[in-house]
Amino acid sequence: MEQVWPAKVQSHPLFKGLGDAHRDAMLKAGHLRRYEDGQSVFMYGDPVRSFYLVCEGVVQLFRETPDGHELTAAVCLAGDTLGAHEIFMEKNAHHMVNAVAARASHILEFSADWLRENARKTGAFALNVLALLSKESRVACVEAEHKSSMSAAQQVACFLERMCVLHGYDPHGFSLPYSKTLMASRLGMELETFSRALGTLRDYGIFIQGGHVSFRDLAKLESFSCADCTIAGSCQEHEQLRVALAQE
Amino acid sequence: MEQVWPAKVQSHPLFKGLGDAHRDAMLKAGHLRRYEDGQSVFMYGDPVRSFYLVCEGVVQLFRETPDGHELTAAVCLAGDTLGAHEIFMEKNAHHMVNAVAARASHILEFSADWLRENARKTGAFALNVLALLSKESRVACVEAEHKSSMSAAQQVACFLERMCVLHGYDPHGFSLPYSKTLMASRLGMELETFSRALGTLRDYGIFIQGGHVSFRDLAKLESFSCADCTIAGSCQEHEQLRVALAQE
DNA sequence: CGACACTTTGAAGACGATCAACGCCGGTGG
DNA sequence: CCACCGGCGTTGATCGTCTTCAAAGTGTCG
Repeated sequence: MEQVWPAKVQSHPLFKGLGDAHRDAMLKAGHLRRYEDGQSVFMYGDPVRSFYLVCEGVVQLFRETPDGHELTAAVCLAGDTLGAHEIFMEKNAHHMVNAVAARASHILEFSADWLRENARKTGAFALNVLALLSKESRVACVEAEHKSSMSAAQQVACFLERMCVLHGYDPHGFSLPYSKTLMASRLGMELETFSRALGTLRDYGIFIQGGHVSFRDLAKLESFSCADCTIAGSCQEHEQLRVALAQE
Repeated sequence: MEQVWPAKVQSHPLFKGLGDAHRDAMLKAGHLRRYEDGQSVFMYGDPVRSFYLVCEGVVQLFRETPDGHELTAAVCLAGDTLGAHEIFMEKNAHHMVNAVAARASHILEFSADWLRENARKTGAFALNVLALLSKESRVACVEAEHKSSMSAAQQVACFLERMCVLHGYDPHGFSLPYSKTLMASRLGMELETFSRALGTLRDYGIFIQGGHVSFRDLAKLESFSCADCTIAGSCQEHEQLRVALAQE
């Protein structure tokens, strides 16, 4: 049963500082599974059974209001994890969100107990999980703030910039990893608003044609997108973007 | 150095399952400190040194936009913790938020290393911290959703209901633990909007006079506040509120 | 009693949601 | 090969809600 895990998995921050042998032993407990476009990974209300690590593809996390409106809580790409919150919240929890593949995806799956037990037994792993949740939480918090303080166009700009950096895309030009409809939903705005925002951004140094994005004038762009951001002075993502744009 | 800790501390979920002796040994490392109204606990950019457990009082967490607008990220009351996110995010991190006492408060303080080391060494404690962060994260996520899908009045209603349950107030009548100005800011809306929302809520079974709140018609209230909520069917807080209102 | 912080109320404006129509493109079937 | 269709995205017009600016009301504390 020799299995070669994708680089995204081997070097995942979750396994940092554990040593290769320990990491590989842990990874042995995982099953790599393929989901087709539109296939559900789990649904709202399902009992929580597994912890998931996306190796490739796109997974949409969403909930629905009683009147059928769909709100996406997150979109997971390669390297993102699913299910940790629910697993640690309580024993025998149920999923609070639907997870559906938005294209054919490969997901590495572990049992919920695997996550819980390794966190309990291995201190270093517990700290890695805590770091992971803390980072997610920080992003969620800042984004919530953005909804109150920034215009739709500013939010889109900030989101595109972060997306570029966090997934290592080339800031001079890259393709959106999923549809604009999904991005708009992810940002909590209507598709029309999102579309208009993209138009506005042309005046501020982001060019979008079809699914292709390129950053032209980072100075102008930052002075626009970060004007009303509370962490403008200490935003790691923008720091990295500046570096990435200068280097290439 | 015999110290009697408040009940809120002794029975805090963070120490669940540890045994009284272990818990008390851990608590010995803490210092109880008093902060006056308006006194800062830490400021944005400060190095992260401590983990905080609020024993009494009110602590506002907030950030400021470059143009001076203040956005409050959270308001902590007795039983709430501060600093965990920043501590686990990375070694030698800096605070991403200002923390200021909004009234005279008592806060139990531990070193950041105390939290890190106990999480690393004691599996049960690590799981408790993970549960804590997961729950906070879930709330943050749902609230972000609410901002996109619910009206100001609905958000206020939901917030008041949860506040009542989570702090064990009497649903038939209780006093707001902090000012309306702060609540509005906490909810990411303007004071004027908040004030008008309170007026609207009178039509839906919540009466507010000065700082005094009472729930009258829970059925009507829920059909209003939960109409557009994605977790309406499985909302623990509303479940508890129903029980609390029936019992007393 | 007066000063001040906090809150309410009113009127105007900005922004995003909504409804509607159209353009674009890839696929399917005749 | 072309006509039709459906998914996706854009654009336009209108509407409702929240923000903003302004003023007045309420309460507390010296």
